[in-house]
Amino acid sequence: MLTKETVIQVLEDIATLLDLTGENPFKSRAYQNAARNLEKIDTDFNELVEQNRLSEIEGVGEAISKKLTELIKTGKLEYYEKLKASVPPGHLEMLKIPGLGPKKIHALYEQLSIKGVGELEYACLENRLVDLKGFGKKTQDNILAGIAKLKVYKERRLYAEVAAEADVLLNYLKKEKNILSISIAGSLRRGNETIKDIDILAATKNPEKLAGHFTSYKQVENVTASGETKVSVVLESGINADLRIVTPDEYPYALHHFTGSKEHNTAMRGRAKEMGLKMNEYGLFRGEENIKCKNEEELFAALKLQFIEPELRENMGEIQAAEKNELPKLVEEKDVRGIFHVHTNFSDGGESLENMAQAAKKMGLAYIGISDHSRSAAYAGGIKEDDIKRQHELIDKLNEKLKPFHIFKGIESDILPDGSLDYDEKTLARFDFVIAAVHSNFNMPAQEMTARIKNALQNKYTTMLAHPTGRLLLSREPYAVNMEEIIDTAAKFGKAIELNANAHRLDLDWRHCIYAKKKGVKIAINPDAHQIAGLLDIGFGIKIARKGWLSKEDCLNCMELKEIKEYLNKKR
DNA sequence: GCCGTTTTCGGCCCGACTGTTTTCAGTCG
Repeated sequence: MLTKETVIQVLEDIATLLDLTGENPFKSRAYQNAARNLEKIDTDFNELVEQNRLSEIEGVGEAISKKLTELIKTGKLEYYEKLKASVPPGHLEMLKIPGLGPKKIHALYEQLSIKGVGELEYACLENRLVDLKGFGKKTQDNILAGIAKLKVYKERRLYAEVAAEADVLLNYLKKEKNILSISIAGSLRRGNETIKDIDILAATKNPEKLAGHFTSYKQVENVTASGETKVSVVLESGINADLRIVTPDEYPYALHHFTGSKEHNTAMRGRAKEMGLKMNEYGLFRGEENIKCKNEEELFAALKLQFIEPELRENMGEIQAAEKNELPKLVEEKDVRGIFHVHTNFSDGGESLENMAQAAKKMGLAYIGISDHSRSAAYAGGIKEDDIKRQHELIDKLNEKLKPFHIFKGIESDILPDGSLDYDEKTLARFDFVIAAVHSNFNMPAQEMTARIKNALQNKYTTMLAHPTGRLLLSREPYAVNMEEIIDTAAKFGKAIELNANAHRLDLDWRHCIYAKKKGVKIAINPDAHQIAGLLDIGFGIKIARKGWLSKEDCLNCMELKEIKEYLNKKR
């Protein structure tokens, strides 16, 4: 039996493919709609299939119901296969170029037979888009710039994606019996937001055996290097994975070395040198003598430093702080008491309010802050004023039922182009908290955008600013904004800033977290969850918060329930 | 392709921006 997730994916794929074939756009939307509603249903999916009741789902009519049945019963869908065959595979990739949509891709195909990104780039360089109807010089330039970006993006992946794959690989490697120590290293261990490849370090009594065990991992597509100390492979997903093999004695030094960053290592070696020592991946040497360290803690201690957590190793002042014993105690997942910025099926969430609350409670949290989209966000099913009343009544009821767990009433209000919020004061006053966020007019000049956001921060009803730069990692650049000025303004008016924990955003950037902390701005680590699984994204947010030097005292949602209630009340 | 009803086909979310046009189509969130 196929999972619901797979089925939803097929529906979404069909929608995309229909767009690319130039079909009636409403047909494509019907498939999207069906996928979204399938996501939302509370009833058991398998039961519906078995009892032939699929068309009870909103948006699933005769045709889609029939297709779903075929897909589920046979594991295949002829319509889908045919559709896939009718669209050049390169067109899917072309969709990732900003400013290029299904219509333009179709036009390029019809007029220039362009089937993929490579051909498109060539056509641009030959100036062939300039005279094409509906295109022009600007469009051509934008497409070229988009392709350049795409190439950079392709080499890197989201932390979440790589971390999951690395975890499975690590667990597999651990089964080899001669291993004495093993760890993820590199940017993955440092918790960077995007990752190029998986670095693993191991100490073993039998390097050959371990290397063999690694290369026979079932996900290995090909082996690109195979030496005594380093084995490199490409996994089926396209990710490179390097295994470094060292002796047990070398392990602590090698772990530090291969964790990096390069900048941190350079600074550390400089420090060692100042102390008359030499440091490399094999040891820490005074003359010929290796200073024996059993682990990284001892290695830092030998250099008269506090232990520096991997996340901090970016040469952003961590060595100076460690020297003075002034490193912060970094926030941990267990410090989280509650979660803000959660969507429900009142707007574009896939789950009922009660289910989201129950899930948060089950995670051991003390509170959750519900914030659906405001009315201007029509694309996301922004909540109308009548629904606010209905939602608040529901929350009151659930608060009785679930106590002492508490649900806060919130809203994710669009920041309109002039910086005002989406409702009048009377409406805004009805919420426990207000998340202000930019969702439109991204292309303002930096000065205007900064003024717009500062304006929203000055609104007395604003509690926090969500995803402050609007970036989508590896797909959309941040909008132009002066983040220092924004943080200064937040500090001045006592507003919090979100660290959006969604793996695609991780926004506020950790580099700015450091500045925000310095300014005393509270950071809310928010999952921006649209379904229950999304609540777990909080873990990615914590990783980045740690990279941004944050302690639990810096994080809004590490406050106890009583404390956060007082905080939100005081702000009114 | 779905839905609702005006029971047989028309409407489906919408506003803004960009780069094309010279009034609009395509893209985006």
